[in-house]
Amino acid sequence: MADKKLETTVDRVYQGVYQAISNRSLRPGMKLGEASLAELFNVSRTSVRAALKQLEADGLVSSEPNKGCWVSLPSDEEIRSLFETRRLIEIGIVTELCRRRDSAAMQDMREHLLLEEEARRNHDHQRLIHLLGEFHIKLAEALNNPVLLDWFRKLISRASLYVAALDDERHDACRDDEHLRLIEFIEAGNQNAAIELTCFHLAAIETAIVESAGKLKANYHPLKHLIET
Amino acid sequence: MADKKLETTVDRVYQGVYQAISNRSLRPGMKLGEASLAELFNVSRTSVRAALKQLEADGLVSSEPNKGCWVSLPSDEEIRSLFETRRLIEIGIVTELCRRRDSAAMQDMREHLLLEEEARRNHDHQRLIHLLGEFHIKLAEALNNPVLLDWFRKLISRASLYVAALDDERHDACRDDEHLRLIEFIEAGNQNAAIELTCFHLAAIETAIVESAGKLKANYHPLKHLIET
DNA sequence: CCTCTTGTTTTTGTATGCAAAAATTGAATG
DNA sequence: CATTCAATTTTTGCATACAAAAACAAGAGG
Repeated sequence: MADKKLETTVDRVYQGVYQAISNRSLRPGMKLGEASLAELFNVSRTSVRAALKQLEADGLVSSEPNKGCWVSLPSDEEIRSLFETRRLIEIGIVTELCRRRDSAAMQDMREHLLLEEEARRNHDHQRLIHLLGEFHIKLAEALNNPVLLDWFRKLISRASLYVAALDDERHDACRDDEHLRLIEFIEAGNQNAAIELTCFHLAAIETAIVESAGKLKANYHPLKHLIET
Repeated sequence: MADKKLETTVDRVYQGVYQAISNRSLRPGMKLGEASLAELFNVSRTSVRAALKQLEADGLVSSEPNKGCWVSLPSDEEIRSLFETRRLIEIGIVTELCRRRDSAAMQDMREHLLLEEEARRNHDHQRLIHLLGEFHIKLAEALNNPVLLDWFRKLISRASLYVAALDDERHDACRDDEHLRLIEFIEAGNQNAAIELTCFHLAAIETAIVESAGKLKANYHPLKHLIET
């Protein structure tokens, strides 16, 4: 996704809804009425529609013709697929990184780990969550592959959406030292260990999500002043 | 992507432009003026915009704010990224298939190979091309993973777009027996051989594309009666 | 001959309006 | 009390209209 310097209206709506979904102001299953959103953002329905279509392409929003849009409410099957895909991709990423032994990139990763530690020390839970997710994206960035990175971000967004649907304090899926250990494995070129750890890591997250996925199922709410603009 | 039974207007435009790009009626670099397309399809610019946005999400179309859209003209870097990504994914797919040893799925693949043979015997070049591409998608289908499949299709579309930009008779990248050999490797669970063959296979395609990529570079045409509706 | 300016034309971005489809309400009936 | 059906309201799909930005073209000045 190239940077569009000019902040266009539909981008504002897109970002706003995107944030609202991340913030869990908008939860899976909620209806996204065009008129309501248009009023919320003080824009026309046209722009809202464009933004929603983009969100749908990202998989964060589902739609049906003549019915409208909702925040995606993933089926168990979708969650499974998504994490299987993540596993497949991340194994590929880690394998390639092991092959390359790009020490500069790994140095970057270590700096990221410092940030994680800092957040953990300061008990900045919000920031820690964000950084833990960011770690996986930075791993993808290290490949220097815009095509893969672009799509991987979307994949992570969807996974985050599902995580965000969980009960409040279930985000502890990333255990303290796993990220560090992964980096060490990669630096050592220990491909098998890196892959195994990756699988374990993702399986833990998936399990947490699937467990609490049943809890929400189709609770549609009217959408009120949930979005801070 | 769930089937939308109801054929909506923007979908018609989307499909039309999509086809036109596959048909090579629309070539990389061509401008996609909203007004022209609207006239071509006898729809409003609104619908055209929506369709274009969707195509942009697929990576087939690029846009810049206040400038408009054109058929994606990939840089060498993008082509490289795309095929590196394809390699990463297809290795993952093949690895997983080797692990599963799903003989039913492999039987399906063999039936597909028969179709390829038939087309080759009949010298139905057009159909052969199509089937050769379809092979890779069927491989992904065998995983039973809608999330991955959905994205993989888009990836293949982009690769096809680049291939389609080539000179007419350069599509011979898929050598005769490689698909068969791959299936045999998978059935035998010979993971290493399958991976190696996959890499070789993709590298051949990529090389062909990169070689002739320089030839087109930024030849903008006016868009005339290129799309049959 | 090239470059810069400026006025015109074209094209995009967004809002509004209208028709068609879906959801909702409420009364009538079993 | 539940159910069905019709009238009403709401919501979506699409086209049109207008404002703003960019592309273009012609002429002035170097």
